[in-house]
Amino acid sequence: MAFTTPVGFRVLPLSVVQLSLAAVLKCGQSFRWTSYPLPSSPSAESPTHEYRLCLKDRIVCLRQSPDYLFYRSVFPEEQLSPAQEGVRDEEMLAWLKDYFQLDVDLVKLYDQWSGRDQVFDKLKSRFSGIRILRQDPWETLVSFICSSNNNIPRITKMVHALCKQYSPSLVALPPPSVSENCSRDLAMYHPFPPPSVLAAPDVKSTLRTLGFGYRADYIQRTAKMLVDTHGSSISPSGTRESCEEWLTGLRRMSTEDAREELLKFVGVGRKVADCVLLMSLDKREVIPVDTHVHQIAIKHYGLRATGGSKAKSAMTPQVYAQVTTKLVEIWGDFAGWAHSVLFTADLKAFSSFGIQISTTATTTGHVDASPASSPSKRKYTKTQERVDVQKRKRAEVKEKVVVVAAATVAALAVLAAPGYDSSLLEDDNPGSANHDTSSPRRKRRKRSSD
DNA sequence: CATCGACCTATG
DNA sequence: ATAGGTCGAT
Repeated sequence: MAFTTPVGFRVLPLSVVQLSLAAVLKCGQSFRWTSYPLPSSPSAESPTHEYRLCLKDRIVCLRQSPDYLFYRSVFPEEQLSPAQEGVRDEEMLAWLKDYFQLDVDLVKLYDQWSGRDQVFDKLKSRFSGIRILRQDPWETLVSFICSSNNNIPRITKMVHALCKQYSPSLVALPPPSVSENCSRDLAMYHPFPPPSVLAAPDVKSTLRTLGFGYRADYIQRTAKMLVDTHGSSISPSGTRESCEEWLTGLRRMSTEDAREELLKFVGVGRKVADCVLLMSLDKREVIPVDTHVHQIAIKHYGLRATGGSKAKSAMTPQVYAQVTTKLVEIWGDFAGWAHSVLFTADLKAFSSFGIQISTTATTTGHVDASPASSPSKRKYTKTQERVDVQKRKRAEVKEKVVVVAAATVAALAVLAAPGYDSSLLEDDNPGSANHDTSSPRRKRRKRSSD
């Protein structure tokens, strides 16, 4: 059989090179998807995970195989006629097409970027299927206010805590692995709260309690500004507040005008504004420049490094402009999309992503995929593996690597193969590119008490 | 207008 | 010390 559709799911033909859920839903665009591992199947083609997202009125459930996307939606308790079910299926399909921007031919874009950029060309096979989501602007705005001086795991935790705190649970579902009847451990799903809810004065202190730090104030104040300026009434037809509609309306504005509006909010600087523009407001050429992207531009695209090479040079508006100008020049009008591929490739959590894993690990985790691997079957002993790991001297993701131990073995083989440019994914390697002899100039820090 | 320190918190 | 920064004061 070609494939099996999971019970209760609809199927959409879609290649994983057009969309990779495993990459896109975890690379720091959206922070609200939950993922569940599925029981391993005899077929290598079957989905390994289910992903779920809580919308305002339903839960979206997704699974993916190399050639198909499986989807279903779950609504709060209500029985529907088959006709209504059909309508909802159409709705769901429309939502998928919109959210994942499936009208955009990602393979064609990859080819274009490859032609213009050798660095990209080397990454494209490993990091395929990475595209920009078209997310809800309000949720995106709040999420990226949370992102300042922060990391993906913590941002994820914060956003989930916020939803749990300020939205009633829409529906409870059993995890996909257990049977539907077993109602022992149900997972609760909370929508993202509307602006009016987060505009309440006490939100400040509550979010601080939840570990938001100084971002708590930004969020409450931004919500209040939005509501005060553009209203919180619900239009008769929609389920969204008027200020949410206004925010979405920025899609029809020019990039510069929309950015100017976003920068009025507290906690929203250039970088956060650009994230919102790219990920929710259709501004595909926009590149959010953070310290990481800055480093990528210096290391791979010949941008002049200002200040010490290791010391994080200040992200001045000037530097920001240099980086975006350079990268847009290379990648063109979908530069923001290309940026997300490079950015994802540089994430430590993706250090073993896109490597062929030997699914038949029962015998001798032999590695097939690499044509460059030595003809004699090379075995990786524990010692050998440790040596290689030390050689790479790179921060490894702890849990992920354990889960895919077999993949790690394969990854090491690939890394050892000629033709793999290890510098592509290098982060700060003190020994490699940083022999800047200018004064290291340690900045004198005001020491806060302890 | 460019620069700089403070700001919450969790992890290497 | 840094993580996908921003704000307010020199």
